[in-house]
Amino acid sequence: MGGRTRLIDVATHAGVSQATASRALVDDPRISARTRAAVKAAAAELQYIPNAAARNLRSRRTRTLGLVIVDLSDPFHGMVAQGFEMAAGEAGYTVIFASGLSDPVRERRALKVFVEHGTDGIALVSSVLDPREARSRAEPDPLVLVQPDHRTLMPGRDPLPDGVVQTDDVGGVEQIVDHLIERGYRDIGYVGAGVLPSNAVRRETAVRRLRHHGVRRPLRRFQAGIEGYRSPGALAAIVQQSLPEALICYDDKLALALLDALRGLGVRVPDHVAIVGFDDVPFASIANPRLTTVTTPTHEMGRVAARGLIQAIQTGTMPPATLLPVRLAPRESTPPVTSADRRPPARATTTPSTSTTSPRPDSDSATGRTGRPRGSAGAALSTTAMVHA
Amino acid sequence: MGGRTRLIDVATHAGVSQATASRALVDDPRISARTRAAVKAAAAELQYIPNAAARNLRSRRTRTLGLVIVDLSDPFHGMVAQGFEMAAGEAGYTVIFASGLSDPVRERRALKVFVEHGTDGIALVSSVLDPREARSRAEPDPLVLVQPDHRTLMPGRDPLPDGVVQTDDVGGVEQIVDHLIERGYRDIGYVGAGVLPSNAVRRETAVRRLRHHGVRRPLRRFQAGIEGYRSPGALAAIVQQSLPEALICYDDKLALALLDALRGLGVRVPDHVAIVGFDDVPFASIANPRLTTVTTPTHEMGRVAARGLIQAIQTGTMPPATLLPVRLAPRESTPPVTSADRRPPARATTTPSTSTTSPRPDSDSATGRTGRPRGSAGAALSTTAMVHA
DNA sequence: TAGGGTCGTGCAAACGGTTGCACAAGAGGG
DNA sequence: CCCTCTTGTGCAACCGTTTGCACGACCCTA
Repeated sequence: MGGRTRLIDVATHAGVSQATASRALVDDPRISARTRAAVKAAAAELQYIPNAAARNLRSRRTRTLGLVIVDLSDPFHGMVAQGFEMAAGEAGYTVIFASGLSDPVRERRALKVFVEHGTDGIALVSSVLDPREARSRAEPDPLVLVQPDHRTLMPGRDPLPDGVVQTDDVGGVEQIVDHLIERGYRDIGYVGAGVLPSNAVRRETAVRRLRHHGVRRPLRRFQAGIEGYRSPGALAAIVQQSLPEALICYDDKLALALLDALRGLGVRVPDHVAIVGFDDVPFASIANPRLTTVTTPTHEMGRVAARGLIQAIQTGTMPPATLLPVRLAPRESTPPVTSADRRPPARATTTPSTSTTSPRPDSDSATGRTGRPRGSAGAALSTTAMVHA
Repeated sequence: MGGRTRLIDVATHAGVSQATASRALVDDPRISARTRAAVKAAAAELQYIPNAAARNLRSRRTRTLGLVIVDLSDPFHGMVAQGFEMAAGEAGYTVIFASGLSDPVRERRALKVFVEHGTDGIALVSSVLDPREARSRAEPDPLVLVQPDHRTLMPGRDPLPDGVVQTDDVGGVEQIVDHLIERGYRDIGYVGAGVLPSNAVRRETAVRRLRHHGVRRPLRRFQAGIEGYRSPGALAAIVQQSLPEALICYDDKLALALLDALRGLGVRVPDHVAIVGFDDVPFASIANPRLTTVTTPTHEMGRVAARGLIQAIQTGTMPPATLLPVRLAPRESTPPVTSADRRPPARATTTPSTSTTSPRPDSDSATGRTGRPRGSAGAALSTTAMVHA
């Protein structure tokens, strides 16, 4: 623990009592400037390092936050974790973490360890636990949940509880649909993953938005195994059906895996089918073809979670739910429908393929943002939109 | 902190003294089975949660490990972190972390916070700090360094200090070169990144291995900006020169960015130039074309680091340096040189492109592992090879 | 039956800070 | 000149465990 020098040593060295030294170091206004300076000088000279355990024991606070992250191998979550840690650090908080791996047992264990360690607050990212259970296990810590958009589609129902941070997936999917419509796509499909509520939210939002645009053709539904994107055959069922003009995928991981699977079958993207992802993982912008997707503010999610937690700790009241805006990033995988481009995969080997098309810069800027960034529901456009559910 | 019940409550409830209760809960052999059971029952009934601060204060240990990770947005490091956390958790240790972002100031601050918190051990992943400085700042904690291969090329010189975990990059690059030679490539280039020692190690290993194979043509050297893979023009200089038959890239991130840049210029991979990466990030295997690369045991790196640290804590002696074996994953980006395939980029738009080639399964298994997994130096083939430098 | 071991438990002292409260000294007001 | 405030500091208790040591009970053996 702290080298060898303790507070009492510093106090002695500065010629004051331990209590005064303690107060001087935390800038207690009752201590005179002279004394404070002397104490600090002594502390510096002796290389005093406070003992957190002792401090925590007495003050009953640890200035430590617990973070349960689902999977750090996933850059998406890694970025959330990073944002969280940075915001925490800036506020003088330390982060202890554990990976939940979508396993309720692991998540519970992590919560227990955190509480035992005396964390002042806990954040759960993409937890699989029931929110009520999570809250009770986090007791007495305030708890913040970072998760995909779980709002049901019925506006007004199921208001977002306080202390929840989520992205505006509804708005994101709306932007995707608007973009596809504008580019001339009409026959659209959705590739879901797993049975997560967020999957249903995205799918149903697409259905709804198509209807909003007066498109008669219903959304065609496809399904990939839960997290089984990489397993052979997980995507085969999808890929071997007759495909629509465009496929909206649950997220980028799925979209990129699908890209690979389609290529294996000679189906060319976007010539035969357009693909859209969600999240804008680092690789999406340099995939071949570059993937049209929705950029989510990952760092920001972590930041907001950490700040909310700290606010809850300091003021005692949990901040209201936060809905973070997202923005469409149009790229190569969804070009405008210009001609009779759309042909069955049979002719695959004869038509010039994607990688042969003339170099085209990331259409991010070229196209401008077609999907007007109009949030759904009460989503504002500021960086952190507070929705008073 | 712990709900409300304290150890004394448990003791009273079980009808024993606090000392006995304390011992019973940690299975002190001096306590009789009957008493132990009674105490545990009482603890369970009262939902006793020990107060870590008090425990830490008295026992002068925290069962906590500090992890400074360079960048969690990077899946490579995320996986290392995950392996670390899991191994730590299995041994009953908790992990607190901070991101260093290749910033010495941040790293120092993190170390200070860790020591203050009383971590029992600290691991630095891809640190930019001088090892000696890091060690002294971690005092009195044992410190483990996880880093790319820093061995100099002169065997016997600069022996690896204890407590270092690294991958066998030398062996990896040798496997790459062997693979390229075997597939018929002779004109080979290396694309470096930054000025890291590991970059030099990989480059010089390639030079050496080519010489070993009796290849006369020297390794051609290219250089990308430090971490500037994504910045426009960072790769332009490379891409616009006359290219060799094959390019070995410092890592996958660079290779994938290069793939994108080349595509933008109409240079086709692997028809015009073969590409090899390093690390085998999740996306390498589904890139277009699928990237030949070297698989590094990321989780294992984290695991080994954590276990080594815990061993150091418990036995007081730092385990010797560890060199983790790596394995080549041959894929589409380096097909055998069969014909007069190799042509200048000029003819780009006329030849059928990669994505049109008939579906080919990941040649990982199809080709078999051509690069015989033969570690260099003292690297063994077991999962964790100890090199007693 | 006394003496020497075990065995199981309890006493009380740490661990190193923070903080409620008392108090001394000096300032200002009546 | 006395009294009341304000300001700055110190005293000592306390946070909740772990742990060195002492001790009583019991079992053997001599």
